[in-house]
Amino acid sequence: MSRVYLVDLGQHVGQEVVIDGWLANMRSKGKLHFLTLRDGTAFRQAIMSKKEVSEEEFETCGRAGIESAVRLRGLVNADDRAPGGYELHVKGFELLAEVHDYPIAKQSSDQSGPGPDFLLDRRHLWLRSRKQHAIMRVRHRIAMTIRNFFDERGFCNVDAPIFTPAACEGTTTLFETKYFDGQAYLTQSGQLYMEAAAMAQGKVYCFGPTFRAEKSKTRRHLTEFWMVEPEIAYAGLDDVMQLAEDFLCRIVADVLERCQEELATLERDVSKLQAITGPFPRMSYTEVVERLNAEGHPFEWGGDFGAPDETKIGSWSDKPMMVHRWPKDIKAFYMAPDPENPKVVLGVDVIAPEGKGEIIGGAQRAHDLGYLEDQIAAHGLPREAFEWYLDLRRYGGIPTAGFGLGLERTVAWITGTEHIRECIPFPRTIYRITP
RNA sequence: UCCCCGAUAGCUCAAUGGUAGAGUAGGUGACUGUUAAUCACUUGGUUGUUGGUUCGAGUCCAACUCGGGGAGCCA
Repeated sequence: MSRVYLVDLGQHVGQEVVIDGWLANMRSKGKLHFLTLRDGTAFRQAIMSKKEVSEEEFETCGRAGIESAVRLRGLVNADDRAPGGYELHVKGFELLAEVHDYPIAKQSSDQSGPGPDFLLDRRHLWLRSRKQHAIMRVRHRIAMTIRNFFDERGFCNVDAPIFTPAACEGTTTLFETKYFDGQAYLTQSGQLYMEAAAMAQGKVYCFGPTFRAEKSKTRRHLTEFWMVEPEIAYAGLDDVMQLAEDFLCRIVADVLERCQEELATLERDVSKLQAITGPFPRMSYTEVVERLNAEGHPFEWGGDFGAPDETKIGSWSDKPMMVHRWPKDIKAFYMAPDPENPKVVLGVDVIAPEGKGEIIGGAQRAHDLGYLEDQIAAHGLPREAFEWYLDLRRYGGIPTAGFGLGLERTVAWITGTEHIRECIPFPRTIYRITP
C-alpha cells in the first residue's frame, strides 16, 4: 500500500492507498461523512461510512474542523457522483493536526464572500483555496511556457540586475535604496541590459521581478511584478510584433491544453481563449485615433490612451490588438524613429481582450548614436549613467528590437481574474507589504 | 497628487433620527450519496476614532484613521 497524490487517484481504482492532505470541507449525513480533501495536487472527495471505520475514527473525523491535516487509508472507487469522477472509501483515519478555528470560512452560494482586505491579510492561508490554487497553477504554466517558448526558438536566458544606478526610462518613479555609501534603485525594466546581451548572444530574454514606485491604486497595478523581456539583434518592429503574436498564441494554447481543470474551477469561458489565434489585428496609432473619432469617441492625436479608450479599442476585436507607431513625445527615449515619419517611433503596445488593458509594450530601438545622445538630453536623463548604453552604439551598433510582457496582467487575462493582486502569490501594492 | 465611495456580530450586509437585525461561520442535535448538503435549536455587538447638533445619533455635521474603486503613470 503506497501513498498517492489526489491528482493520480484515477490510476489506482480498486487499490487500497494512503492520502496525506487537508480537510477542505466536510458534509455529514447521519452515518456518512463526505470529506473534500486537498493535497496540493487536486481537490477530491472521500467518503467515510460509520460501519467501515472504528467508532473513535468516525467521531474524531466528525469533530475535525476545516483545514485539519489528515492521513487517510482507503479503497479508490470510480463513481460519477463524486466530483472528479473518483473517490476514496475510507478504511482508516488519522488526525495529524486538528484545527477548529480556521479564519477563512467557506462561502455560501447566495452571499458574497469576505472582502479583499480580510483575505489579503490572510494571503498565506487564502492561497489554499480552490480558486487561488487554480490561479497559481495557471501562473506556473505560463511561466513554464515562457521559458520553453524562448528556449525552443534559440533564445538565451540572460538575467538583468535588480539593483540599477539610474532609471531605464526616466519618467516613472523608482524605489530608492541605500547601496553602501551611495544610492541605488530597484529595476523597472531589464531592457537596456537585454540590448547589451542581444549583441553578445543574438537572441536573449530575461524573466524576473520588476519594481515601480507609482502610487497606482487600480486593479491593474502592483509595485512589484514579474516581466519577461526578449530582445533580438538585427530585428525590427515587424519582427517583434510577429514574435509577440506567436508568443501569446502559444501561452493561450498551452494553458488550454494543460490547465483544463483549473479553467473549469475558475469558470473561465474557454471559447474566449480558443479565439486567440493569429493573425492579430495591427493598427497604427494614427489609424486608431482616426477610428476613435469616426466612431464618436473624441480623441486628440498626440495623447496616450486612457482606460476608457483602451476598452473601446479592445472592443474592435476578440483578439489582442496591436497598436504601433506611436507619437515620439509620449514614448521612451530609446525607441527608434520611423524613417517615414519623424513624429512617430517604432513602438508597439498589445492590448489584451476583455478589457484587461496593456499586457505588452515593445519597440525597435534607436541605434544611431547622435539621435540617442539628443534623446537622453531631451528627456533630462543623467548622461553618465547611460555611457555604457551608448557604447552599444559606438561598437557595432545595429537595430535590436524586443518587448516586455507583464506576467500578472497576462495571468489576469487568461484566468479571467478581476484583480491583478490575485495573480501573484504575495502581492505588493501601495498600501500592502504583508504578509 | 487628485476625484468618488465605504467602515455595524468572526465574515458578508440590513436597519424613516425612536428597543441592534438577517444570512453565513462557530456550538448542540437529526439524517447512509452529499456536491458551497439540508433541517431544528443556539452562542455571538464599546456600530472605525474623536468631537458636535438633538429630548434621543448606527443614522445628521466636522475632523481624523484605515481601506476600496478610478485618474495620472505604466506591464
